[in-house]
Amino acid sequence: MNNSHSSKRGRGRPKTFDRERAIEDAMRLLWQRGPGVLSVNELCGAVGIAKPSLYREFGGEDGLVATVLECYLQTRTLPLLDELTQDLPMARLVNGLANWLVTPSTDPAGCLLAKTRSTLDTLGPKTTAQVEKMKQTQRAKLTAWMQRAQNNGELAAGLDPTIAGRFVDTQLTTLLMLAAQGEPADLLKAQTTLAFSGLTNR
Amino acid sequence: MNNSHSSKRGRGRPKTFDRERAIEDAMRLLWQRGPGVLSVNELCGAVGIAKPSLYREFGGEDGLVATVLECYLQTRTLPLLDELTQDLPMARLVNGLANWLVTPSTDPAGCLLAKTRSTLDTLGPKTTAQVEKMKQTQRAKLTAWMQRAQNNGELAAGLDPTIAGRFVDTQLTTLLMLAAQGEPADLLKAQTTLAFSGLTNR
DNA sequence: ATATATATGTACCATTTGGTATCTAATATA
DNA sequence: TATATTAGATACCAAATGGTACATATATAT
Repeated sequence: MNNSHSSKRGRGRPKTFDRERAIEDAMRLLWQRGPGVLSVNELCGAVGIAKPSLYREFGGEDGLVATVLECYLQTRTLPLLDELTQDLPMARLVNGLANWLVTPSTDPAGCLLAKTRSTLDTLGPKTTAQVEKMKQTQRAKLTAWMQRAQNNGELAAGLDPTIAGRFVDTQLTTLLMLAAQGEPADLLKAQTTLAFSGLTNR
Repeated sequence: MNNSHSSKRGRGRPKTFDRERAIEDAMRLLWQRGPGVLSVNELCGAVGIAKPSLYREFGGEDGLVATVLECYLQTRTLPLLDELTQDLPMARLVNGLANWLVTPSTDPAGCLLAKTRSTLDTLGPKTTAQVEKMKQTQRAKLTAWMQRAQNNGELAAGLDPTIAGRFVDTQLTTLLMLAAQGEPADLLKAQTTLAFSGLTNR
């Protein structure tokens, strides 16, 4: 509850465990390898924490993955969605997305949420709930975006914004997976353009 | 090499192991659960074969999965691709695909190839090679289809058939995954239409 | 009948898995 | 100084993993 910096120190041995640091490190590892593939043992070894620390802090693998996903949502998904769903001409945004997809980053490639979903059945209830929450959040944002696009007359005629939002959701995930597979930049850009070309009037 | 039906019986104890049957059963299981998630132990128990039989017949998990994938390619992927890539108006074919996607089947939902790819790193070299081969086969067929579509003037102007083929490949995979997740039929149809709408002239 | 050859399946192997009991180190309070 | 309290980490657990040795079953050949 209290770290070295917050409130006056309690009674026992002071904590050296850096929670934020552990979450960040675990996120990068899980992002690369995927939860359900990377074992708790391996993860603890790589992050440099003792297994009991993990269980004390996060309650187990399930709790850790759920915590990591929340961190991922806040620091990666939401910023990306906010960037993408501004009220600018859609062509501009799609182009921005395409460029973002091919821009090198210090982050691992691909989508942690997608990787988690692919092995969800081997993970715990907290993770499942967190995934569900993230799915809803993402869809809500994208649907709202499409709703505004419709109001601006940008959406193709007769297209339900809910359907369009769901479509963008899956396309986004697919594009992130393609990027993770190391597809060349020009192909990635072409796929992005093509994926969104059905949404707008031409 | 010789089963009960072929050539005169050899010397030792006659074989009761039904290879075709085992492959079919294993395919259904792997198709549902995904290779890399379903363990060898569990698989053998469910198929009703002894573990040493699996190792004798297929050389191990890797060999079995590769064999199963080949069976999947021949009996599911290729027929579907041949159905889809006929030289009919694309709108008709896309419509046919949408209907096929929502038609109940005795087969498990989703794409075995896609499930395999999602955990490829935990599988062996034979499986990896087989996946690569299937990927190439699929892309070649779809690219050729797009090539013919271009010749027929069906492809949107200025669209490279190779790019289009790759796009259809990923869209197909995505749609199969959506179907596997149990998305409702109308949403699935809408996604299909939307996914292919960027390819054709309107 | 006996020997040879092949197929099967039990029972085992070392290793790894997620998860803990418990012992020790380090602090605050009394 | 003594005690309570908390954190850390070694060393362990049962269960499951992929993989095999080997005894046994069932056939043909002599």
